[in-house]
Formats: sequence, structure tokens, C-alpha cells
Amino acid sequence: MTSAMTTYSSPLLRLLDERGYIHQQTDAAGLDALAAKQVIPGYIGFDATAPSLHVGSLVQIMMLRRLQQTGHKPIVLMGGGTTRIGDPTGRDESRKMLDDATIKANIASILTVFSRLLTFGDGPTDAVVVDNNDWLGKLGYIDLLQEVGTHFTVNRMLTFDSVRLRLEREQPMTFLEFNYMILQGYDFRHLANTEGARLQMGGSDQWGNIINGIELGRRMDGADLFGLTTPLLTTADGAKMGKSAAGAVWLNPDMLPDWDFWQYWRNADDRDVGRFLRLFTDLPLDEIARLETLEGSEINAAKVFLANAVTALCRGDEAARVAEATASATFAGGGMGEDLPSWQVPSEGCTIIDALVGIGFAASRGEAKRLVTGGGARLDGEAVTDEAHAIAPGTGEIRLSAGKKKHGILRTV
RNA sequence: GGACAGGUGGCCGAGUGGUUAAAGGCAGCAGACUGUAAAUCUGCCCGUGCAAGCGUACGCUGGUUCGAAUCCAGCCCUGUCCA
Repeated sequence: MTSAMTTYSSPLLRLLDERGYIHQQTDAAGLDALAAKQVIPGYIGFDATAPSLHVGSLVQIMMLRRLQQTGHKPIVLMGGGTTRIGDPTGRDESRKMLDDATIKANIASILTVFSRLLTFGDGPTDAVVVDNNDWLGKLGYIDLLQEVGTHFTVNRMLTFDSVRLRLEREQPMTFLEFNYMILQGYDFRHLANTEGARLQMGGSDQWGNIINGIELGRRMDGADLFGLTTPLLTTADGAKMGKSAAGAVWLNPDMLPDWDFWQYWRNADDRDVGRFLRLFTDLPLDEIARLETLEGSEINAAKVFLANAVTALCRGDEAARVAEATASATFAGGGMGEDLPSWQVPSEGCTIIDALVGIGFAASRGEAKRLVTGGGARLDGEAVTDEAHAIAPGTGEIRLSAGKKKHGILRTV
């Protein structure tokens, strides 16, 4: 842990420190000195279990961005190989295995977001992408045991949280999963040799895995490697970041509409605003300091700024602009914006229940009925409590609301 | 391979023949209060239906019974201990 008193000489660590990225470091002074005198290739590994990362990974991506902003070289490590095993960290049960084609497709999809946040290329500080399947896939079992296995003791592996917790809860851990940390450690050593990587970053839950890599590099090559972790991001009310009502807050637009992405940030807890602005935007610190002292309804201005900035970064300026316009039309004006979800009412008309299900505000007809009965459904701002309430065709665009925050457009033409 | 314990709704966890669509908690949704915040209070929380009801559901497959999440058999999976 770093204290606020720490002063760094390198722009990299100063920036990371000021903006709240640092949780633990293996050798703060050593890394600071190195960062002050040379370009540091640093990497973070990402899982390929889904076609998109969600906002829980955004801190990590932003760290790579900060690395590049301060003149260093980000390496994006896609876990094509390790995903075939499955990281046991933080999981109380094994997860299902993915086939190679799915993993490949996931990686391609995940990478689309990175291109917005990082500059890729061949230059000394340009970001590069590597896939650990390229080297782990080639490693034979005997080679692995001989090369890497001798540097790990089971005694120590058993003390790792990822293993220990599983055992304590009497949950199964397969031998396959048990090997995850060995392979992940090997990644660092490999990247140090092939890409000159000196720094691995990650969430605080990756601390153990990172240490393994540093240790392995030291033992096998005498390399001097560094590790740095971010605090585990939870929202102010204690929930893990990245989950919302509808599920995960995905970074890819095809998995979550811009409007919902924008709303996620707009609805942030008061207490999170300053922290999020520091982590997820490039706004200068004195400006953030000003915004986060806003109180009462004024803090909403800061939330709008946050939503705009993060959406622009991950989805593009246009997406942010449209979402904000939609929000001000919808919430302030009581009207409708172009970004709201919409649904075409069938030509013969339908009931409000059909519309709620059709537009996706209710998962089943029963749920829609409960919503109506509970007084949470509104048409053009008027509460509708009659389940049979009909929506006639040919009455133009009607604003359908479910609760305070979900709004959509019914087209009846 | 053996002994023992266990597999319940998104999660945790009661339930050991009918009153059980299954206690309680968490998460979630809605209402009130607010600022599209938090906290608090209230209601809801398998599907379908206006409803009565019907259909699904307690690891899987069979069986006993008027009736099974609950009893029996076989199988699958997990844990602990033993070989």
C-alpha cells in the first residue's frame, strides 16, 4: 500500500498514485527509478471467457493507457492459452471449458475496445497485443514440468488464496486449475524475454499470480521484474463493479447499448464520483477536486461529466453526445431522445403488458403485470395500473416508462 | 476400491410423506421519500391465465404410495477419511 506522503520521481508512478491506481507494489522505489530512466514495457493479462470485457476490467485497461500516456509501452496479453484452463481466483467452482474457436472469436471481439483507448503500432511506446496460446500451446507437458515445474513447490502453491479458499470451502479444485498459476507465471517470464516486459499489473486479486511470475523470472533468468496491483474496485455500496440490473456492464457496444452504458455512469453513487473521475477520465486533478466537492443536486453535473467522458472514451464522442442529449430530453424535458430503446407496436395494437415485454423492460408477462399492478408503468408519464390497458395503433410515438429510470419509445405507426 | 457426509429456486440456507411453488436471509424489481445518489419504510419476486386453475421445479432414472423435495433401488457428481 502506498501512503499519500510517497513522492515519486517518475511521471508514471506519480500519475498512477495521484489517480488512485496503486494498491500494492513489489518494489516501488526500484520501479520508480527504472521508469524515470527508460521506457518500460508493461503488461496486463485479460481473460477471453466472454466476447467482451466489462467495466470491472476498465481499471486495468486504463492503467495500460496511463502507461502509454507517460511514455511507456503497453502490452495487452490475451489469455488464449490460460482461458483454456480457467483462472480459479475468486471462483468457488470450476467453470466450463471453452473451445478454441470460441476463444479466438472472443479475443477478436474484446480487442475492438482496446483500439479506442490505446495507440497500437511498431513504435517504441506503441501498444502491442500478444496471445499466450502462442507459447503455452507449444509447450509440451514434460517441457513444462521440467522447465517451470521445478521452480514451484506444492507447499507454497497450497498457501495461495485461490487454492486455499477452495479447499476450505470444501469445493473441488481440479489439477488443471491448480496449474493455472504456473502458466500465468510463465507468461511474465516469457514476455520479459521476448518483449522486454519489466512490469506486470493487474487487480489486487492477481497479486499472487504476479509474484509467481516475478519469482520465476528471477530464478530462471536472474531478471529484475516488477509488479503493481490496483485496488479491487467495488462501488460505494459494496457491490462488485460491473454488475447492473440487466447484468454485466459490457464494454462492447454490441453487448450493451450506448444508452445503457452511459446511464450506468450517470447513476453512480455520490461517493464514487471523484474516484471514478480520477480512474476513468483524463480530466485534470484540480478540476476533479472541484467537481467532487459539489453537494446536493449539483453533484449530478459531475455525474453527467463522468458519464460523458467514459462513454466517449469507450464508445466514441458521438455515442456520448447522443446519450446525453437523450438523457436531458428524457429526464429533464419529459420527452424522448433518439437513443432510447424503442419497440414497434403491432398493427392490430396490443396491451401495455405486451409492450413492456416487447421492449425488454420485463422478462415475462408475469413480471410485466407485477410492474403494472405496483404502479411502476407509465405511458407518456401517466401511471397505468390496468393490465388490459390497450395501446391503439396509429397514435404516433408513445413514451413508455418502467420505474424511474427505464424509458422507451413505442412506435404505433 | 471402501466408510461416512452431501447435491433444494440467481446465491446462501430451512424443510425429512399431504396444510410445500417450497421458511428465512442476500441479491433484484416497483412504490413512498429524494437529486436519475445513499439510507429508510412498504409491496413484489417460476411460467401461463382476468380468474378458478393449469404447467413446470428440489442431481438423474425408475419404483412404493390415493399423494414424494421428503421413503426405496440404481446411476451421476462433490467433499472428508481410509486403501
